[in-house]
Amino acid sequence: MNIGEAARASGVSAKMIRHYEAIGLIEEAGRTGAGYRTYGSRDLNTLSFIRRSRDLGFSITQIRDLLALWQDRARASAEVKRIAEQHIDELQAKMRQLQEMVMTLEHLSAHCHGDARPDCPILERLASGENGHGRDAHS
Amino acid sequence: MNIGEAARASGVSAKMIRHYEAIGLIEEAGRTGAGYRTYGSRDLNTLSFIRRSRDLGFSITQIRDLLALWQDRARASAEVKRIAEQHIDELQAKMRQLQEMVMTLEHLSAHCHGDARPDCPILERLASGENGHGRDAHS
DNA sequence: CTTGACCTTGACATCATGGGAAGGTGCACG
DNA sequence: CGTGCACCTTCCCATGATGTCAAGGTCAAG
Repeated sequence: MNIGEAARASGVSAKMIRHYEAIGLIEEAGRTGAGYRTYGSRDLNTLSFIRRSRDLGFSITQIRDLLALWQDRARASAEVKRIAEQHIDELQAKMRQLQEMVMTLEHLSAHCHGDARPDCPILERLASGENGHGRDAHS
Repeated sequence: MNIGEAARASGVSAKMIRHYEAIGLIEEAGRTGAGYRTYGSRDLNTLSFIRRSRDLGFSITQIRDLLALWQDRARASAEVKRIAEQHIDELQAKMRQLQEMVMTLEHLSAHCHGDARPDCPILERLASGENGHGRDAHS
């Protein structure tokens, strides 16, 4: 099948399929006489694997490792688990950062009357750097 | 003062100060005869405002709006509050996405024995697309 | 005058993705 | 056979926020 169909079937855009090929994440696709890329069911499986990995927030680098492990029948699951757990830690760290921001903002927002008057604790906090809830927003 | 000192005082790197000037987020700085940018206390306040906004995760576009409101003495605090609340919503949406990913990954990871054996539910899930905890990772 | 710290601009990298232009291909319909 | 449309190709540029590096100018102290 052509790249467009492969894109529809896998959920990875044609643009990204070409990109993944260019950066060596996937093998070079076969070509028709006219130069069109062709994909088979194995390629589709790989593309779907990549898309699911992306949906779980894995980076290209991590996906590269996961793909290698996937294709290595003798892999140790410990390595896969290690990658996943490291990724979980990264995601949770991000969540904590966002949570800090949200808490600060919610506090500020709650104290802003939000009407036509110009005085506003949100701007005051941004201007002065004083804390709105007793902690700095970034560690 | 020169850009390096302004960077140290405001917590915004010299690189970013130039960048913010280039994209029109801040006014063009004054220059010495030799072409060095010069900054005063007003500029420092602006830079610090920007850095605090970035620390709270506001985008450049949002900061542009916040700066305009900050410099408008007749602003209505409602507008500031609106921007802040919209930003809170965005942050929370991101957190929810991350949380979905984490839950899926934790479930998969818990069922992966993580030893030298090759069978691994994490890879199986990535390969097959079957759900590991009853919900899809992406809406 | 030299040295080192600082400044200047500019180009390129990251990360994952999208947009668009310019031109070739494949197929179906008339 | 011809025309048109959908599809493919490559290449360049953009995003957002930041960093790195390079080549060169400037300033102040020794």
